[in-house]
Amino acid sequence: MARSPRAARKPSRPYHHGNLRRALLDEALATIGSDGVEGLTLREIGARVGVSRSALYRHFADKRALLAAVATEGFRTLRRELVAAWEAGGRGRAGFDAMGVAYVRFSVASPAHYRVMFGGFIDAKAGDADLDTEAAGAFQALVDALAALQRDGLVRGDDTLTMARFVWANVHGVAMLGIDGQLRQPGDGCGPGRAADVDALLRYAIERLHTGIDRDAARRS
Amino acid sequence: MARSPRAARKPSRPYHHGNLRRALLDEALATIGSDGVEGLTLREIGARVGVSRSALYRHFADKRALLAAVATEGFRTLRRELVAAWEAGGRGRAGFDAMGVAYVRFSVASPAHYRVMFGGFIDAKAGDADLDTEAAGAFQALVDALAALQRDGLVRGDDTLTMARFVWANVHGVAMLGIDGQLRQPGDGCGPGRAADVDALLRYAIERLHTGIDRDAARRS
DNA sequence: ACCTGAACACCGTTCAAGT
DNA sequence: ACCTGAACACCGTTCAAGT
Repeated sequence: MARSPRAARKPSRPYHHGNLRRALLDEALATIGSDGVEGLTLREIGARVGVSRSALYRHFADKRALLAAVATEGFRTLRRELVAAWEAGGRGRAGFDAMGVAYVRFSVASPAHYRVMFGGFIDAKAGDADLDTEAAGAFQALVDALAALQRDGLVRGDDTLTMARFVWANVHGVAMLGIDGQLRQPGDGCGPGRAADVDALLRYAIERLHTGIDRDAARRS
Repeated sequence: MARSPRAARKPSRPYHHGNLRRALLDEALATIGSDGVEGLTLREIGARVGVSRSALYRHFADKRALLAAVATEGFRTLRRELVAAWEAGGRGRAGFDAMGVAYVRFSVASPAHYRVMFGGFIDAKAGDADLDTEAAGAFQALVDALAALQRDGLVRGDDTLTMARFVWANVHGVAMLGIDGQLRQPGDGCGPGRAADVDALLRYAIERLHTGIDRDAARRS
């Protein structure tokens, strides 16, 4: 975790906290995980870290900047897990499918974190450089995998970027429906859809992503 | 923007508003459309309608109940547009594809409204009866269309519910990526993805939804 | 340079009281 | 039954002042 590039410059203790930015970010992540985005208040983050409520503004421009940092971390984690799944799966079709599983697994394991990344809390206009970089990096992992499948003749030779977006829309759609409780069955009771429902849909989605929904007799091309 | 259909009820100020619930809901819809969900405050809704800030609580339990009502209206509109597209398209494959276009069109035309419906602002635990009914109704339009295609032998005979969820995840994913600005090209400047980007992805998605991404040589079944 | 404490302008929600 | 006005407990953010 300690990948701080220039944190070695920090003397032992400025005053209260060694690395307040990191501590605030960790606390925000924990709060979002337990209470959701709606439950996150800057005042409580500060209080939990043991610092004044205005100390945060020395490290983040405002609440949205903190959320953008949270989203950035999410994309970094997501990219790592996608690449890990791709490689562990042998960088072929099995690896590609494993990326889909890893993607949905991430969203189901951290729904609130996932929502910060995609829920429109940070507007695109803000143009956070780190966020854009990490988001693009996570997407690139998918593009790279798809390009490899194309090289091996396993998938169509369509425009890789458009194709990757389609695949992304697929897993993103499954993830959103899953964490939004839209997959609940009549007998499920309350709460979000059971993991079993999401898994079943995901398995089916991966199959159909490859072969489509048409009957073979009805195929056009 | 003055799209008030029957808002002839705005004159002086009688103590009892004609239909305050409807007026508050319309004002909330308009505010969400122009300022987004984040910009919606109960106080301003009341002020705009010309009523005390606590009058709202006679018609909605709290802010979330108001948002649930907004979402309910969204699902009702969505269902109408889906069914209209299906019927205008001839209740066949063309009509099915038209439903996908109508779905994404709705989300792009009213991104904030769409986000209220799917952004996790109203938790599933609340169990709003009207909301559940309308959401199920919109989904049922898709299930019905898919069942018709199955009867005509145009699509696979897989479990209709699972299949419908897969299709829903597809259009939902395209819609979310589109309104979230994730489809921006390097040259697009700021703001959400251009409608052209969303359209291009949607057209591709509908094609691949039918036939899948695998090369024919690589098909399994 | 980093943090505190008090202040400001907001917000959702409640409740006794008016009509 | 429907609505008002004042009040309460919050919140994000700012800023002079401390260290």
